Amino acid sequence: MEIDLESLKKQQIELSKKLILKDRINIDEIRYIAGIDTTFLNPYQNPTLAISSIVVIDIKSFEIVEKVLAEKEIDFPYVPTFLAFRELPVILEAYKKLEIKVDVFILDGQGILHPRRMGIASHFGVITDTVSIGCGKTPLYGKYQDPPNQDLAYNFIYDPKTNEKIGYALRTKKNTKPIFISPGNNISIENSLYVIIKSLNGYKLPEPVRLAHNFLSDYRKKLIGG
DNA sequence: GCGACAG
DNA sequence: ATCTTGTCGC
Repeated sequence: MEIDLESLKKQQIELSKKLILKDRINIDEIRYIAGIDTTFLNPYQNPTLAISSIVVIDIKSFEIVEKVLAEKEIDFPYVPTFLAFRELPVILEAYKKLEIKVDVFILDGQGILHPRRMGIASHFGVITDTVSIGCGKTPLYGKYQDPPNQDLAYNFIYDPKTNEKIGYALRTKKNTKPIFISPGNNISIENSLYVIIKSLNGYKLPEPVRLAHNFLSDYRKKLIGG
């Protein structure tokens, strides 16, 4: 499939004008937090089957309150800074199936830590008009220094063009690599970090994202087996 | 021009 | 992103 990247860039720039980096909800009223993850049957092949899961937990107990899954044939390759155009179609299918009212969505990927402020978490948050946060496992954009090797150490990440603060490198556990946190939409930079820290449950990744990933792994095995 | 580049 | 065993270190 051929792609007009310049046209997609313009779309991202237009969407970025709708970004809101202020808190839509009171941080203490957050109860249901969702993790979103996507897998591909054959990531090296286009088109291929994509599967997305959303797992919602009650932050007071870390218990699962809802989990949904969706499948969709995807014909868009992985291109850095254009991830949303590959994964969002399946994610939105899963999103439609949700019945519970989610307070915050955490996406596996960046929010505004992106050259046009439109990582997949921001793209999702603008399209659905929800509160969203980006949580990447490796960096994509921005300048930062590695946080010290201790639990919950973090440093700001800066936009190299403007020197604005646009996110955090957060070491969630000692002796693990940092993760990369930024607002998706409708939340401030500071509270993005706060929510992620509140979502940790002893593992490197926030619990909703970790559960969404595990859910996909289990489903994938069943799919292959029979 | 070169390197870097979420999943 | 997927697949997989072993190995090292807190």
